[in-house]
Amino acid sequence: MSRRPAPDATVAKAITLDRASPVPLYYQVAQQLEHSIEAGDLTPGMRLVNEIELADLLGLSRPTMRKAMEYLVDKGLVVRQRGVGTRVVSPKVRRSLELTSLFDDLAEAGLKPSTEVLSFATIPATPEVAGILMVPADSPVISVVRLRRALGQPIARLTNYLPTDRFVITEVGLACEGLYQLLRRAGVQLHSATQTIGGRLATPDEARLLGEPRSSAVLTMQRTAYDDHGIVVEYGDHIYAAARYSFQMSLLSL
Amino acid sequence: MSRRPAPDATVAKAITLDRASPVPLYYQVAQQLEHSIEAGDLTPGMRLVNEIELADLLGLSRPTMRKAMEYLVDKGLVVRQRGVGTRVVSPKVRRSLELTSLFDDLAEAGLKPSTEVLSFATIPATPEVAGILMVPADSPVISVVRLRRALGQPIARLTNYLPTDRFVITEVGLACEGLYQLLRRAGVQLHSATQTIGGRLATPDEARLLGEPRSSAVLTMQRTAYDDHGIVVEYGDHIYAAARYSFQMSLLSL
DNA sequence: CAGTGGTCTAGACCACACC
DNA sequence: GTGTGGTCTAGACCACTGT
Repeated sequence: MSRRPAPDATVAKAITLDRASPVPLYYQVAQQLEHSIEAGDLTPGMRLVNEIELADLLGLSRPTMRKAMEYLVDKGLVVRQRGVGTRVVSPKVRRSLELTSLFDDLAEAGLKPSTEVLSFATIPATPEVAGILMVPADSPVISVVRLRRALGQPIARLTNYLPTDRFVITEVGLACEGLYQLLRRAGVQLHSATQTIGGRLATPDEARLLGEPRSSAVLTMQRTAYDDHGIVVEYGDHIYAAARYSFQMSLLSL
Repeated sequence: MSRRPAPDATVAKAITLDRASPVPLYYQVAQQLEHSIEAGDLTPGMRLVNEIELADLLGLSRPTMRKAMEYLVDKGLVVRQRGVGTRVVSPKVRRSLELTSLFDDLAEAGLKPSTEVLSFATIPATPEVAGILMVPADSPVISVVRLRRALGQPIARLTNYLPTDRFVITEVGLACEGLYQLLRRAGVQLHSATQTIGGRLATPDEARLLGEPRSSAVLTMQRTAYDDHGIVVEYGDHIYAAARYSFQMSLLSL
């Protein structure tokens, strides 16, 4: 007889390990636990088996099991408390966390977005752009303006500036793929980005382009992306029709 | 003679360890490395001593040293590549990453913000608020409306709803402390939040309150915060004068 | 008190990048 | 090859929680 309530989940399904696989053991475990949680096999508030026993059951060492658990904690799927145990967070929280990934990408929403390249040119950098991209003033930079639509309606005008000497970007590539996919394919190791989200009244031109009334609000977003070497890879200056677009994101460990 | 270029940094300063301290060793190391990086003792692109040698120098085991390194990677301060080494990212990137923490908080910008509580009441939950807070309709909830100023000028109207049965919030507390500080002090374990940032034209009332022209744009932000148990702790519905406020944030590992 | 997660050690083998 | 980080093991002790 255990004096303390047994964990609510003996083990999620049965976790299978492939020691021949190149994918790390801790990751195999983490993924399968994650799927069990997403699938609802592990219900909210459930206490998981403690990590030592779990490691034992799976024939793993404790540090490996711990690393799997840490992965779940970092993803916000479980909460751990010393002396208490590991609990699954509520599905409501989990669903909200999934939003994080899309950010300014509505592809997932089933809105079948399309992107039209309005202009694509190599131009001399303005002082402002040169400063941000960290290139000499008037040196050539790629300038791309795209119009993004969802369900046929325009929702955003995306203006991007990229240095010319780091990789090759083609107009046709941009038409069918996202800019970031394209950069990754070109061998760029994206590291981080900073962005500023603001708002203002639309100019007449902008209102016309976005199909909005003359007096309407737009969201603005400026983003600078860096690669692993700290080099600026891309600068974007975008506007969104505020009436039909908003930014969603989630924050962890407040 | 080493055939390969020696790391550029022998060791940052000298790292001191206090094994009697309750603060974990890996954290002591990580913090001191972080400070050395911030201080510029470790310049961008510098290669750090490899983790094994570093562990040896400090009298630590390799896993402990690794954990310190992982902390720096998670913070975006260094980049590691198998077979290559650990490099410090450029200060430009680092500075941009520091912005993350403040988010909607301008206290740091030296704008000496002030907050005025416009109303503070316990009211029956509207259907919408009840749904978000996950409480029965018409059950009592705390409603707070605050006006936030920077340099005397109003920049935001913050409207918050909180359940009444979880903790005690007082009007005086809100006047001098932030809401989240107050919640933490009340023993709430904040876990995560989701937020939506949008924009629209200001209503006449809003324009007047924010000291903006009749036709002006506001940023809107709705945020729902959850605690460790998945319970909704707070729902906020805010507006910001777009002319004088914007949201800054940074993204890691794109 | 027993059970939990948090930290730490001292080894080992492997995959990968560069020379 | 040689050196790097990435993974894994099998132990150990401690701090905290709830009974």
